[in-house]
Parts: sequence; structure tokens; C-alpha cells
Amino acid sequence: MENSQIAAVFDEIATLLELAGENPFRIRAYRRASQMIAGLPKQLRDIPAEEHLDIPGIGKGIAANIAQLLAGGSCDDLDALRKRFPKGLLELILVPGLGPKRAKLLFDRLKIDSLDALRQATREGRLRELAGFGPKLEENILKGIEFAAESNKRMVYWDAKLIMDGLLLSMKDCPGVQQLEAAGSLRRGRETVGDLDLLCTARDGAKVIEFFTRLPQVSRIVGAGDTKATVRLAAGIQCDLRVVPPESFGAALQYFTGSKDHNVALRALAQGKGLTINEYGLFRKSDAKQSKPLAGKTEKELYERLGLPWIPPELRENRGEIEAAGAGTLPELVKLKDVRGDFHNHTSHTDGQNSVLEMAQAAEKRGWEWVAIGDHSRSLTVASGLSIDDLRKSFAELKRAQDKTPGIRLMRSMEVDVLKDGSMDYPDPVLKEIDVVIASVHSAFSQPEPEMTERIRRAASNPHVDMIGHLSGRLLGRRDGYRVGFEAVLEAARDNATAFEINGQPQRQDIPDVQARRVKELDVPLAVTTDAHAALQYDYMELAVTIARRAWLTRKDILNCLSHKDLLEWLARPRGRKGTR
DNA sequence: GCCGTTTTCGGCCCGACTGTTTTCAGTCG
Repeated sequence: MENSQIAAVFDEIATLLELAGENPFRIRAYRRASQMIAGLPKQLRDIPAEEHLDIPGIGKGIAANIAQLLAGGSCDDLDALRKRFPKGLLELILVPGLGPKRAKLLFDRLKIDSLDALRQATREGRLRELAGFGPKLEENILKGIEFAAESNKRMVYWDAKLIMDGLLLSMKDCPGVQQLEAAGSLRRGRETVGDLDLLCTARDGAKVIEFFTRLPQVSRIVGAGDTKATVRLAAGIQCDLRVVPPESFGAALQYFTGSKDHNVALRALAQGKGLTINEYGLFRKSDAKQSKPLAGKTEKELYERLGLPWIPPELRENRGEIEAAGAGTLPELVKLKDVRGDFHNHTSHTDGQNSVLEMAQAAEKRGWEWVAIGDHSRSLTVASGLSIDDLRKSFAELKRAQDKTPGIRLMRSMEVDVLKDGSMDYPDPVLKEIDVVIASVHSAFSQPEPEMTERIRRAASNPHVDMIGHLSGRLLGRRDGYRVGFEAVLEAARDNATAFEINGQPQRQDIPDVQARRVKELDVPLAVTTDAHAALQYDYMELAVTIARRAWLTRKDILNCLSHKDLLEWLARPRGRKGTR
């Protein structure tokens, strides 16, 4: 069982406990464990059971559940709870306005146990029989049912970012708005985003809220007060706007950036110092009226007043960043400007849109020091992969492009298919002619895990392979990755001085942050890549770097931060078993 | 259920908004 599946079980247990009206702190314990496990850099099954207790948020009870899950795929607590509540009850909670209490009431009194049953009962006016259910709620539930049916669709980071960029532009025209910033999971750079959070300072909140709710992007107003509004955007995502006074901007930005777990942990830290935090500032507990904020204007002063350096948003997942900040061991995260070039992209020879020269010129224009320009190998016929002859012709073309782009050093890279048996799509002598070889799986996705693992291990052990491309093979929102043993591949990569790619295509984001952090743990190098299929898609480097930052990576961990000279040295590194960098 | 340089028991983050209420519960983030 994967960590993500175990995390999902604990999340379900937490929800079911809510329905059962259990102790809220017990519920929170399960949620916390779920979050913690989802963020672990290593698979629980690869950690000795007795060490599970060392993980924060995991005690005796949850450790026992983990043991059961790893042994048999389920656990007693989950099974017992599932027997008490029908599956459809979990759907009801997805309806905005319905939480565990109301869902339970609907089930107990009206036997409603699915969205369909809810729709019918609402239309028949049966909800009004219940205390606390009036006409407004009824109306909101009807609207909410359609939303719930598709509410598990999160938007990939890049799409959400583009929508947010548009909103920021629009809100700049709003009279009275001073500071304006995106918060929430988007600011933390999460791979998918469930809703957008926008924060601004202004004197007259009501006027700003009115301006915001009338923007053309807004399709429906869910709620609006003097300091807060929630709307549905035509683009199909919810957006919250909060207006706060300038002296609270830092506290509010911190608060609405989250994550929830980070904030809870930060509050606990404040508690221990006799302080309390809310979105308006940091206060002494003794200051009951909260009249004298100790900090709040900026995030930096808020963290510093708690005895911590400012923590970059990408790290705020309660995955050890608060402890590291306290110990002064936060990493100096890689920045976009540290990147000197890209390894992975495609030209019009295969499925890209721009020529080799155009890709070279676009890279030069970005100010990169070098770029490796790539294509697909011959097996990938859907993308008209290059034959050996065409590949060799392209070397000459690259030389001609180099003459026209004196400001950048060009190299040839190739995304070479890993065939079913783990052999490469070109013979070794041909691979040797290519400057940067990226080994990727594009076929036979449904191989059993042991075969897939061995297949990629073999590729990672090929002395001409420089990095493993998009290891999981997932496409967010479209398909899960293929089944592959990450630790086994990682071990082969370490032993053979092979790197891992962090692919910045919005649907891929592969490998994800948690795995990249694990790669770093073993001191295996990583590369951030765009997988650009058009010159404009070099923009995806920003996303690849964001993933790297979420993985706690510094410039030392990333091959793209090497100078051309040092990169050539790395490419010529000694290979083979136990070879060193 | 977890956790402990205040504690192995008794705590556990905090406020806005809504809808239904005569003072607040439920939901949400």
C-alpha cells in the first residue's frame, strides 16, 4: 500500500468520525496523521514498523492501523465505521453548506444517503420538516449538488495561476486597493489547486467587495460581507477575497497562505510562548482585547517575533519546516534565476512546434547560459520519433543553429524511449553521440510492477543514460502513473550516477515534490525541465523550480544550476556500478 | 488520538459568514 492510499484511509476515517459525532480532537488526530503521511518522503512500507512512532502525529493507535493496512489493505477502525454509514453519505458532505451534522441529520431523519436522494427530497420540499432547514438553505443545497458532483476536480497549478494572474490585473483597477496578493495553495505552489485565495488591503472593504463581485470573471456570488467574499468564477473554480487593514496584511497573508497544518503548528508554538495568532496579528494572550499587536504588518516580523526566520510558502506544509526554522537549518531554496538552462524539450522534427533554431534563439533570449535541445526517439511513432539517420542529420543542424546563437551554448538531448524489456530505443554507440540522454517510458504502461521496476532499473543502469524522465508517467486529472517501485529505481540511479528529472509540464509535475525530496536524501542529482513542445513553454521552468522548492532543494542539488563547463564535466562522469558523481 | 523545558492527564487554533434564530449552531477555510 502506498502512502497516498494510507493517507486517504485516515482522511476517510476522520470524516466518518465526524459523522459519528466523535471527539473533535480525535478527528483532528486522524486528519493530521493523514497529512503527515501524504507528505512523507519515504514509503511507510519501507520504514521499519517501530520507527513509525517517531513520525510526528503517529502514536500507538494510528501505528497499529498502519500495520494493519500494510498487512492487509484495510483496518478494523475503517471497516467498523464503513458499516455504520452508507458510502453516499460522504458525497453529501461535498455539498457546500452541508457538513457532517446536517448530513447525519438528513440520513437519520429522511434516510437520504446519496446526492440523487438529496436532490429528490429537496425538490419535494421534504427538507423543511427538519429544524434549522429553511428556504434559503434548500435553494443553496440545490445549487450545491451540481457543484458537489464535480467538486473533486482540482485544477492543475498552472491553469489556476493563469486565472489568478488575470484576477490580479483586474483588481489593480479597483479604487482604494493598496496591497494585493495571491495566497492559499497557489502561493504554496501545490500541484493542484482547489480554490483561489486573494488578499488585499483597503480602507473601505465594502466597496472593494462590491467591485470584486461585479468582475466579468465572476459567474455566481456564493457569499459577500464587508471584509470577505466568495464567488464562483466562470473558469470553474471558487475564489475567496479577503480585505484587511494594512497593519494586518502580513498576518493575513500568513494566515490565508496556510497550509492549515502549518498554521496549526505555528499557533501551538505561539501558545507555548503565551501568544496567540489570528489573521489580524500576533498578540499576547493577556491582551484579551487584542489592542496591541506585537506583529502583523509583514510576514517576516510575524515569524521573527515567534523566534523563527521567514519560511518560504512552498515549505509550509508542516513537514518539518517549523523545526528546521527553529534550528536555523532551513535550506536556501533554489530560485528561477539560478537556472542556467533546460535539458528536455522538443522541436518540429517530432511533436514540437518550433525549429531547432527557434528553440535555440528562444533559450538565448531568456538569458540562459546553455540549452540541450531534444526530440523523441524512433519508437514513438505517434510523435514521429527520429530515425538514427535523421538524428545524425540533426547534429549538423544544431551546429548551424549554434553559429546563429553566439550568446548560448547548444547541446543535443534526446528523450529516448525505454522499451518493454528495459533496453533503450537506440543502440549504445548512438546514445554515446547524444550529449544528454533522458530515458522515458511511453509504452506498455500496464506492465506489472515488478516488470516495470526492472525495466526502469535497467534503463537507469545504462551507462549512457543521464536522467530518468517523468518517472511516474502520471497525467494529473487524466490518468494515474504506472506501477513502479520508486526505491528500487532510486537505488539503481544512485549506484550508476543517473539523475532524476522534475518535469515541469503542468499535467505531469513528475517526479512530484515528495519523491524529489527523497531523491535528495540519497544525494542523487536532479534536473528541472520544461518538456517544452513550443518555445513559449520554456515558461514551465518556473513550475519545475516551484516543485524543486517544495522538495526543499537548493541549487547544489540541481544540475541546471551548473555552468556549461561544470555540466560537461558531469556529463563525462565515471559510470557503472557504484560510480561516483 | 496525540503529546509533554509548565503536564503522563488535560489540554488540543481561530474568526467570518449564513441562515435560522431571539442568542447561536453549523460550515468553511
